Amino acid sequence: MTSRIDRELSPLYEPGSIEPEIYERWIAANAFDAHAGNSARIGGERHPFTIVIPPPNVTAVLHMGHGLDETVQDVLMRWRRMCGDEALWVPGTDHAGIATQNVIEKQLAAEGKTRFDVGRAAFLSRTEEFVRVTGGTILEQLRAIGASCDWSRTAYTLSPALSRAVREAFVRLYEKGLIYRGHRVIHWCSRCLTSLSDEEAEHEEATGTLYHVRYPLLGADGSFDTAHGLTVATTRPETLLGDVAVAVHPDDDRYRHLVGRQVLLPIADLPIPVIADGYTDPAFGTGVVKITPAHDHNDFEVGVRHGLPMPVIMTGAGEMGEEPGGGAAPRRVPADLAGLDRFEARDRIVSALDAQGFLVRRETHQHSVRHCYRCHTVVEPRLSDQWFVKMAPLAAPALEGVRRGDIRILPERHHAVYINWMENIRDWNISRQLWWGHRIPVWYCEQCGGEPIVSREDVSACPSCGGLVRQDEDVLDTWFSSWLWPMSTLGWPDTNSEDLRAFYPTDVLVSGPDILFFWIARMIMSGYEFMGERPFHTVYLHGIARDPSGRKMSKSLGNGIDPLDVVRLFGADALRYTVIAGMGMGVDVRLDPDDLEKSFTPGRNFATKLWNIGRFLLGSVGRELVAPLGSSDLSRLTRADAWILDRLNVAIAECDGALGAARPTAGDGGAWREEERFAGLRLNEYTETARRFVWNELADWYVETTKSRLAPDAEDREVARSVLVHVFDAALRLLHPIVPFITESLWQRLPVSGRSPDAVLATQRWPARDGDHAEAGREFAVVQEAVMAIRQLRADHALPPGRAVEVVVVSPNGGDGTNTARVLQEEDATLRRLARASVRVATETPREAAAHALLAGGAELVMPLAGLIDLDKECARLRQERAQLGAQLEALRGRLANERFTAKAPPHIVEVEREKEREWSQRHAQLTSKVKSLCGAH
RNA sequence: GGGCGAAUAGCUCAGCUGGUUAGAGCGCCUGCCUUACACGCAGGAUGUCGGGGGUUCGAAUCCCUCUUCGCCCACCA
Repeated sequence: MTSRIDRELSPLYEPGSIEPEIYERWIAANAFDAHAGNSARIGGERHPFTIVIPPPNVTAVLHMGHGLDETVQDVLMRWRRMCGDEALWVPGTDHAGIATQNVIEKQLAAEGKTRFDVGRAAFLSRTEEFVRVTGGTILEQLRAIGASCDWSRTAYTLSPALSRAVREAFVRLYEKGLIYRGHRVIHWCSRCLTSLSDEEAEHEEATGTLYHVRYPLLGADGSFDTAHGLTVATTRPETLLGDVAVAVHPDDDRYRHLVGRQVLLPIADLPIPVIADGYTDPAFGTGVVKITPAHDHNDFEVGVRHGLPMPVIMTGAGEMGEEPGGGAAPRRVPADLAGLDRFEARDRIVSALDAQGFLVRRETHQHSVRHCYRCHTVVEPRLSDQWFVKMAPLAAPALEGVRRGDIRILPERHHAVYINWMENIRDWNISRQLWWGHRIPVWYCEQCGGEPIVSREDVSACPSCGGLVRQDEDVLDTWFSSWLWPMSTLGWPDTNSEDLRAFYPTDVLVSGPDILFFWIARMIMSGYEFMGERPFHTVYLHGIARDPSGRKMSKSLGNGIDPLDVVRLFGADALRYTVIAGMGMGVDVRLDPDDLEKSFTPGRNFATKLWNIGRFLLGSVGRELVAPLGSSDLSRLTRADAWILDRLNVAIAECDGALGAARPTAGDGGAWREEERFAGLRLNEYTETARRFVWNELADWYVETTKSRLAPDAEDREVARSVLVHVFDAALRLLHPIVPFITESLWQRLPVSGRSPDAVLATQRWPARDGDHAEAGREFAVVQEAVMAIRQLRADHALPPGRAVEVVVVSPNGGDGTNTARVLQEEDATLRRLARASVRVATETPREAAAHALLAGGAELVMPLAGLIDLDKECARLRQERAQLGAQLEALRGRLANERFTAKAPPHIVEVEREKEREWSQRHAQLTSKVKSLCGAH
């Protein structure tokens, strides 16, 4: 029998040979398909449980960040699916405007071309083709780690359906006055040639130079004197070409008399006014600020307040130059600087200032500089026309929803971060000067030049004059489509959509904390705005993948891990187990890309162990179907049987506790109660409990004690088979969300009756506690204690492992521990098996016991017996133990006698201490009598 | 500049509302190829719970403070 199993199941788990086949089996069984009709929200009988995947970029390939993210989601999905929910995991990808456009532009660059060379239409069809052919690779890769997505609902942010949602959202917000065209300074990436939102312009600490530049005071006659004037401090001297004023604080006595006078702008050779504005900080630098309204956010505000001109002195590509058609303003950019890159121009201008005596000094300066989040180019503040979403009205309900507990954010610390951001929210620049994305649904009439036409449908002629129209050239921020994701993937704006009614609001949003503001906060706003309801009730923010030195794993650093390498080497389950076991709430996961073996040892070892437990069990249980446990006579259960059933109950309860509530107990629309708000989803705890049960309890103890009962001729074989199969079946269910492949593979082979041939573990029921075996289970704990004590003695005395010994348990007065004695005698077989020891309970005095053992046992037993029960040593030990316990007991009694303690400690604690006192004094009495009987003769 | 978090065994981390002797994995030491598993089994060692103060009958856990790291936000010319 064993040999047959050996042929089928190799001793070393070989994931590569079973995983793809098992995934196919799940697909064939439609295990991941969700049916709207089953949702209780539209008359079905199951709770819906929905997760929408954070859509990876359509051009992305799987990296460890996805590995973490999708594993967490899959664990939750599989858990809820087994709990009987109508579980829907919506997969999909994001068209990722800038990122994807960059990929194609790089291709073009390799051919020596730019997007402008090929033109918009050709560029778009090329990008579409690229996405069609290589896009969605990542979704294929997700199958390799076991993701149980409903692939029939795969979504894409640039699909016709989702594009419709985007237009609907845009038009509605426009009609409500929440989308507007703004002329102001925005973040500009001179490499991507587009504006960016505040979130897309990332801060980064940098050491720069603060240049002090003298602007000479102009006399009434146009003369100027470099020795007199104002000194401004700037980190971006190239922008001085765009200066239209210098500002001082209105209360600054040093400069008050100069307000209203003019200074000479060096290089450009222009007179500019000295103005007073409260924005200036007299304590910083020289207390004088140059005002460049078109290239600085603050200066823009100052410019607006003072009605100043706002010349743009840089091209979109970051080269010095004035905007074509920039008006009648004087030329500001000298010919020798025109066309120079801004950083080159900076050097040239600094040299020129120095040469002409305008540069007073330079000092190093620590400040933070914004960079493009896609290409890392230094962002240039730049005046331009953009579309904005007015955020305050959208933020209000999103703020309130989280405050009220409609939505909880885990771990708790992110809750405050969210609130803080929302309270200080700023308007969102949503237009991008890109080609790849949702074209802004706004048309302008070439003829009558009336109001912009904002429309859900394409517009071909001006509705008022019938003239030619031209669509806005820009596209929308990628996040303007993904912020609709939980609704749009379910059918919105069609509010009659069955999916929308069945599955919205969704349940848990799983993500890294890096996109809390980019995406999550905005989904919450759009959910309340467009659906009038939260998009999900839980935000679970996990840690990120880091290398051993704590650096975030990234492609550019080259310290990433390809999850598919891990799958190839150790299997998807090893990957998943390792990641989930290390997934403390919000804690980063550290892995070593240079030592995958070491990094994934926990998962690999566990998978192999589980495999071997299964291999042994299937081999020894045999093929014959096992009757369900309930039908066999419960009274025939051994102590070990009862114990493992009890441990199973405990494990189930602990796993349930660690995972927590799937949804607010208040039900649909209800808020989280305070006490449940930050509880649950402790995946590492769930994993550890399941591991402990199957490894340390089932394998280490139960399987070991049960081996003899599984012999073909053992009379107790049927009961043992039943219990073993029952318990292992439950263990596989408990572990399935974490290690789905190996559990499915083993479960398929379990010889249980009444199973349909196409059944899969993925859709079986999550185990529930059953019966109460605690009492009988406690008796087995006595056996365990004895086994462990004997093993320790054996190790202490260096007895050869094969040597059987007899242990005399002295119970002289026949009173103490009679139950223990009975249990040990009845469990003789267990003790022989696990400790290679037979136990004789002696009721005579220790000396008599020793003598009898010597007489009866012969030479073989003398040595071990004398070694095992060393009367002198034992006596000393007992005396010491009694003394220690006596001292502890004394302290405890002192505490209990203390009035402050009994008055102030909570009653249940006092009760615990009283119980402890009773127990300890009992033990003390026992020890005293043991010491007396054992050492009395000495 | 504002906010938040972390510091527990050699390493990575658990330790949830204060309550018996602070745990796990990996690593280490000893002995075992015991007919499922050496990716294993049995036994073992290792902690001033970052420093200092405080609250309490009792503190890894609560408060204050210092030190060291990390993260987020920011209109630091």
